[in-house]
Amino acid sequence: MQRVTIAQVAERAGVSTATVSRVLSRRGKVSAAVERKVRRAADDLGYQVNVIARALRNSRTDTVGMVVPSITNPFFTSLVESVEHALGKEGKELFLCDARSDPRIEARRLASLAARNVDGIIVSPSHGVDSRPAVQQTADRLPLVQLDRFVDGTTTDWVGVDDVAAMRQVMDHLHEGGARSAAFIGSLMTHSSTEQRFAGFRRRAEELNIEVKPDQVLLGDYSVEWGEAAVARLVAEGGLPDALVCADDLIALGATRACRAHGFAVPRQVQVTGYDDIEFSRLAEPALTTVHQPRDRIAAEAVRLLAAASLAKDAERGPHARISLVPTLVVRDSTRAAQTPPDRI
Amino acid sequence: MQRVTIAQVAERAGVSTATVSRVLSRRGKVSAAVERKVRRAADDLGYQVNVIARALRNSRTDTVGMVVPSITNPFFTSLVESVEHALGKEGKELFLCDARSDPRIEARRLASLAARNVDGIIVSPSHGVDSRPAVQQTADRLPLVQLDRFVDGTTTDWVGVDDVAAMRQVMDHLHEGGARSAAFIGSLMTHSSTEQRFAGFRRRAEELNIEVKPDQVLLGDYSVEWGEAAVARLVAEGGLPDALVCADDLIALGATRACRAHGFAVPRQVQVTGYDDIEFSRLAEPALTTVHQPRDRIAAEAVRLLAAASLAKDAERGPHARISLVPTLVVRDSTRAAQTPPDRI
DNA sequence: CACCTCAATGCAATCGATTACAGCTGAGTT
DNA sequence: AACTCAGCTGTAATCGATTGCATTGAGGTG
Repeated sequence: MQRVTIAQVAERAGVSTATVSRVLSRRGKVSAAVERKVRRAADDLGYQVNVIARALRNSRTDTVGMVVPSITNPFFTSLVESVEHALGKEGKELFLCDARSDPRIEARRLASLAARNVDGIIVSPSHGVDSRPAVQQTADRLPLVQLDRFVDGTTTDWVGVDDVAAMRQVMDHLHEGGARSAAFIGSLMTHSSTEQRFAGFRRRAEELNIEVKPDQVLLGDYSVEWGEAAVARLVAEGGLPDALVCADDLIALGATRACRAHGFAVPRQVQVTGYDDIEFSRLAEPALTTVHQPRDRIAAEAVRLLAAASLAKDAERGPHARISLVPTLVVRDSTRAAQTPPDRI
Repeated sequence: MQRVTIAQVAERAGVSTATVSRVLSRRGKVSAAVERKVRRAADDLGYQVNVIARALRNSRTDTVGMVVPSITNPFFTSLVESVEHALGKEGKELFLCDARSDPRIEARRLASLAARNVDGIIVSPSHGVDSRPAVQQTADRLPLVQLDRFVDGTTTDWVGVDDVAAMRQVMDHLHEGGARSAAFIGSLMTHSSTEQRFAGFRRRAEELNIEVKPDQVLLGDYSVEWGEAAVARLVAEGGLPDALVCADDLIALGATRACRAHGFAVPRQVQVTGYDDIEFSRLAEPALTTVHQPRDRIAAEAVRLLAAASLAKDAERGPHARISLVPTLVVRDSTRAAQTPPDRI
């Protein structure tokens, strides 16, 4: 269906295809008169470059691939939006793939993107270990940046937030609100995000003397359902601690809901925190206290790294960057505001 | 970076590129011995087809483009997921674009997809009128299916739900719950979805003798913020009717929240309904009564239509299909269950 | 006027896979 | 033994845009 080719434009303008190409891609010198003729002809015919042909010749597609674990997770969705926006400024397009949280599908997507000659890939890996072969292989062939999560033992650029610092803020806040015991509800430790967040949680809990019972660290997946199930389990096994620290907002929303369903008032009896600051965390009842990720900034950095990597080419694959941004705590109604300062020793 | 070419495989296997191509694409006869040699060589070298080169030659990319008005709207997100799944079964990939609700961006996306030789396009147009030129032009060049929304005056395939029938169910349900007056909160009438839903709303309201004050039809956009703003306006201008019928779930969630903020109990004092059945409608407090769209089915039909259109080619661009599926009402807590049957004349 | 310079333009190769057509081989036929 | 034919395999053209190199011609110089 792609009808008009450069040859037809050339014929109509009475010049060679080379000249047309030079005019249209603004490379090389062309006299003003000829340029006008060519543009005229191109407009008349409604010419549009064939991106495929150009890509074959240039081995550049001005397209970046992105693979996320789940396109239905609002956090990734808004990350995608930010990335697309950042790319738009550079005149690049985004090719988005959903890995459905399955490293095998993810591997297929990555291979497919590579085969399509995308200029670079942004991936938030589905699994901290099983995603390794595909991610590493892909990174060996073209510029790749990991976003948010990362795969253990890979050497690629990475952009994300400082989970440990974030959890420190969360724990301090809960502590000020009077929490003296807490549970952690996350996905599996094979997700770097849960792993890091848990590490930060545990460390600060110890420092603040907040009790964390071994069986109150519950690991499932990033979903509302798991948040609900986890709370049900806690309730069944002896009740809730002062605070539920969740590894993402979906879990926290489910947890909050389950708390109320089981008759626990949030935040009066249990405080709940999330992570990501998705739009719905604001709308929940009570509105969720959570950690806001600077998505636009993350996206911008990722795009910048990709661009840099594309330029450097194979030449000097310099050391890879690990950019970690500092997230901010967003306090809402699911936690208690600092009351009379809790007694400290 | 795409290193291994068919020529290298050919050399290694001691055959011509033609033979390699025949083996790898399973076309044409090749002796078993040669086939083995070729496969061996291909594996050894880690050969992978260059999709770009193939696309240039075949003018088929096994890729379908999809354009949605907003990737952060959970309804579209899950629609995308369904489409990707349906395409996966046919060995096709999805190229997703976000139009940011702007017909101009949408036009660029469509052009870009066409230039990339996608095999077909699935689009949920951003605007019922302004999207026309781009959509129609694109549809003239390649198979195109409109999803959910459609552009006035275009002749392309379309798949969606029967909004009028859905609103009929909604209104009947509200009426049984005792509603005798209602407001409608939608996006602009330039979105076919709002237009259709409003038409269904108005018609059934008349039939059931439900009062709809002229200034209680509020039009904004599909967002939580608008839902909140609309309710604020209603409250300021004289109070709420018995029911708030919203054109989508985002609006309804915002509306619900605003009702409570203004001290109106849902559903006791005001009933609220949404449309789409996004995941969060279940989680809201109270859980939202809404219209469930059969997303998988919609996606499957769209993919089927595209495939059919690709086959038919220019030859017999037969009449276009308009497939409308019947959605189902999902009753939750934001509306009252039918009580003592309301008095009927 | 012969010759040189340099900008503008054209020619043709190139990217990698596919495929129409031609050529080859060997088994089967007469 | 000559011939036919089917089945493989190779040669080369093709998809459309880009670009190194060659060519052209205008303008300048001695």
